[in-house]
Amino acid sequence: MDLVRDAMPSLTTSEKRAAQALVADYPLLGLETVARFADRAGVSAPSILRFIGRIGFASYADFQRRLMAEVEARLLSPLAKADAGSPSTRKRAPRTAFAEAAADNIAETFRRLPNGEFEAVATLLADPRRPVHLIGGRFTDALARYMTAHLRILRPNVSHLEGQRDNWHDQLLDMGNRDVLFLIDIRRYQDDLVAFAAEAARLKVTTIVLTDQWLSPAARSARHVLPARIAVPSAWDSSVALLALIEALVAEVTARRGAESRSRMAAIETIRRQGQPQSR
Amino acid sequence: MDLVRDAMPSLTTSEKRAAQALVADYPLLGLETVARFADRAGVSAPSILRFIGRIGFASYADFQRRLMAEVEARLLSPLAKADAGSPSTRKRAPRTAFAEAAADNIAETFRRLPNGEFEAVATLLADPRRPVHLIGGRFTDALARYMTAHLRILRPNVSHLEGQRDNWHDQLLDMGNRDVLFLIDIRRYQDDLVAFAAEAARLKVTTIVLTDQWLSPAARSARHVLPARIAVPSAWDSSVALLALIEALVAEVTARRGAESRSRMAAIETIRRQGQPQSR
DNA sequence: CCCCTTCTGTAATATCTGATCCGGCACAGC
DNA sequence: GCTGTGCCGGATCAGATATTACAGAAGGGG
Repeated sequence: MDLVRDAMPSLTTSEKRAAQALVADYPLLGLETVARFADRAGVSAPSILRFIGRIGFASYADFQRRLMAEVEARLLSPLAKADAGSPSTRKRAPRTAFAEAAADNIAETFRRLPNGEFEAVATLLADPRRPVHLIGGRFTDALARYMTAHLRILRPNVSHLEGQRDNWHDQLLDMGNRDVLFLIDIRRYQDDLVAFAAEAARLKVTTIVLTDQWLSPAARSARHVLPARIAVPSAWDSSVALLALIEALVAEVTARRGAESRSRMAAIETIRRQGQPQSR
Repeated sequence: MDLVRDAMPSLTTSEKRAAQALVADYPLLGLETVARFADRAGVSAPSILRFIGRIGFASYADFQRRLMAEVEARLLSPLAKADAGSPSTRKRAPRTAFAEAAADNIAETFRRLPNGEFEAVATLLADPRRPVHLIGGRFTDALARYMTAHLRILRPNVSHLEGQRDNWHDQLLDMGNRDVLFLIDIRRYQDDLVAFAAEAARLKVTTIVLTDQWLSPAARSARHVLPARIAVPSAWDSSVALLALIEALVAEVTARRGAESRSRMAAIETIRRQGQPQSR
C-alpha cells in the first residue's frame, strides 16, 4: 500500500491509472486476475505487469502473495487499522496484549469449530466400551496428561501413552478398530507423532487430532480434526485454546455420562480418602 | 462459512477434510489455487472440486467470487467479526457459553493482577542462579509439567517434583533461601501441597503460589501469589487462565533472557537433532 | 467372505493466465 | 516538418490451472 503511494510520482500515465484503480479498491482488485485488473483500470494487461514490476515485485504471483499476507493480517486483528493512526495506544503492556490474544484465540477457535465434529468427538470419548489412548507432543503432552486425569475419573479404559517411542508402538499392537486415539500435535509438528498417527490409521484406530489452524500432517490420518488458534505475541505458541477445547470436551462428556460418572466419581473419592490418610 | 459448517455432516471423508482445512484457515485458503488447497488439506484436487460442487457452487471460480465478496465485506466493516445475526440464531450452544467464560476468565485474571507481582515473579524465574522447583496438584500438575518443559529450555536449574509425597520432602532437604518453589493449587486444595508450602517456608524457600481467586491456604506461606479465575459453566473448574498466566510468564522470561536463552535454545536444538535421528 | 456401491486419486484434456515481443503511437526537441 | 525516444496495447507463447473421465480402493451389507 505505502509501496504504491511512494512510487506514484515516478509512474507513467497508464501505470498511474493502474495504481489509482488499485488504491481505490484495495486490496481486492489485486487479487483478481491480471486481465480483470487491467479491464477495471482501463489499461492493458502488460501495463499492469509493468506497474507491478516497477513497484518492486518479481512477478504478479509475488505481488499477490504479499497482498494475501496483508489481508490475513487485517482479518485477524480488525483493530490493526488503528495502529497507524493512533500512536497513543502504543504503551499497552505486552502482557495485556498477550491476554487479549489468548482470549481471542479461544473465541475464534470455538467459532470455527466444524459443525458436529465437537459432538462426534464427545460421543467417542463418552463411550466407555471404546478404549481411549492419549498422547501429545513435546510441550502438548502435558495437556494430554491433564485430559487423561479428568477422563480417568469419568470412565474406564483411558490410557496415556508415556515414555519412549518404542513403547508407543508396542501399545499400538493391541489396538484395533474399537480403540480411539486422541493425539495433540501443533506447529513444528513432530515426525514421530505423524508417523504414529499414520500407523494407527493403518490399524483402523479411530483417530482424533487436536492441532493448530494450519493442521498437523497427522490430520491426514485422522477421522476427526479439531483445529485451534495458537498464535500470540510471544516467542512461543500458546496452548490456551487447546486447553479450552479439552475442558469443553471434558465438560460435555461429564454432562453426557451424568449419573454414571457421578457415582464413579464418588467411588473414586472414597478410595482416595481411604488410601491417603490426612497428612501430618 | 455457515454454508460449509452446515453441510459438514453430509460430506464424505475427504470432502470433510477439505472443509476442515478451509474452516481452519478461512477464508484465505479458498483464494489459493485448487492445487495448493488440495495439498494443504491433504487430499487430491478433484476432491476439492467435488466439495465445492456439493456445497452449491457451479465452479471453483464461482466459489472464489463468493469468498472475495465476503472478504470485502469484512474488510469494510471491522465489526463484522461478531458474526451477523444469522436468521438461524439458534439457542447458543453451551460450548459457546464455555468459551466466553474461559475468555472472560483470562481477561479478568490479567486485569486483577496485583501490580508488580507479575514482574517480580518473572525476575525470579529469569535468574539462572536461583534453582526453580515446580509442582502442582492432582490436575494442575500437568500445567507444572508444561511450564517446566519451557523453562528448562530457557535456563538451567529447573526441576519438576515428581512421584510420591515422600519424594518431595526428600528434595526439600536440599533447598534453601536461594531456591524458588513454584506451586500450583486450586479449589479443593490439597492438604499435602499446603503442608509442603509451609515446610518450604520454614526453610526460607522463596515460594510462588499460582492459585484461584479464593486463594489456596498455601498462599499464606508464599512470597508471591498469583490468583486466577477458574469458574466456568461446567462440573469442573477451568485451568485456562492459569495456563495463560504461565505462558505470559514464560514469554516474559524469554524476553528478558533474550540472547542467552536464544543461544541455549539453539544448543538444545542441536543436541536433540543429534540424539534423535529422523524417524523411518 | 464376497459382492456391490460409493468414494478417491491418477492421468489426460481443454481452458485460462501471466508474461513477452513487437509494431504503432504520441510527444518533444531540433 | 522531421526524427528519435519512450510508452502503450494487441498478438502470441509457454506454463499453469480447473475440469473431466476412468479405474482402482475402500467400505458396508448380505
